[in-house]
Amino acid sequence: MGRPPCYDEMGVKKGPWTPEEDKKLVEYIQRHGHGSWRNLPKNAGLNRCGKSCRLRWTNYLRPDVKRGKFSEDEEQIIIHLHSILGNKWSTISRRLPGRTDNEIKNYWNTHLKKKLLLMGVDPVTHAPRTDLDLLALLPVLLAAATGLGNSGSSRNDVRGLQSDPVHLVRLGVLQTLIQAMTSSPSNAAMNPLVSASLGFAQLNQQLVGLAPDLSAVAANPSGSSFQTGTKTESCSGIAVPVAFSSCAVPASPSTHPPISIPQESAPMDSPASIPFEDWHGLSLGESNADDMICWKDIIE
DNA sequence: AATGTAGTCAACCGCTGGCGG
DNA sequence: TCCGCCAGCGGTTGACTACAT
Repeated sequence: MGRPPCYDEMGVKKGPWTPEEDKKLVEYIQRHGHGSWRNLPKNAGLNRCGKSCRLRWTNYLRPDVKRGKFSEDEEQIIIHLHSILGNKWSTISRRLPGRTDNEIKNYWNTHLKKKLLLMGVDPVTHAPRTDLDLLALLPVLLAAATGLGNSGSSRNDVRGLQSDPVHLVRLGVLQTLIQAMTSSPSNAAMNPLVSASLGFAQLNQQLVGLAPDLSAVAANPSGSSFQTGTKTESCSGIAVPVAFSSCAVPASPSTHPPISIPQESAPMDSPASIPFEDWHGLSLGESNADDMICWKDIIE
């Protein structure tokens, strides 16, 4: 809005800060406070723009900045708040004394995102990863495949299904998933779903050559074979056994500090509009009027 | 030892919203 | 109401480091 950007200012230095510059900035702020960031560089004898000074101070030089590794508790708080607030890093950082928004943002992008992915949780929506839904179908598909094999389906049927590229791709994805899981024990430790699926290693062999049979079932998920002894529910438009349904997989097995925020708190356009309700025992769907009144205060 | 690749994080850039004239 | 200034925010970049080949 009319204001010239930093880089238009003549001769303003950019890039990493030197110890001398840090010293000047710290000494000036300790003596005078930062006041107007725009005027600070001139007053402090720094050849930087005010924005750069503010960033350096708030993210690095401020005495109350906590440095070093994030604790397990801090991780859980970040993940939980992100599931509610989305990428509101500054809001999240207010819940973590000594941590800056920049630090949290970096930590999220470099560590927590991957961690959630390994746990089978989409880091954007905090919902279970939909690519694992296919895995959830595995027992049912195999049961149905066995049934088809036993019923003696004709070789012509098999050949016809094998020619369907969609079905073949599905089978490929399925096999890749199983191979990845069974070859990496650390994944099992991360995710109960994956852990439970380890027994599928032996089934992998069965998959080879089963593409047509499996796909036949996938194309007709409403078949009776979905009644596998457990209650079924709809997920992504396909009925799957609850025991394997990604709709029921908790994002984290750990406990969490008592931050209670109703589901309504998530903005409609927020990437985190599907917070994990079962997480940490939150009863987000049953928020009362009091919760609705104060949730924003609680966060902010 | 040299080179390539991936991970990390400080710093930058552009945008937004609050505020005052 | 409009306009300009300013601080703050979130996304992105790029330098640096660690690890792999």
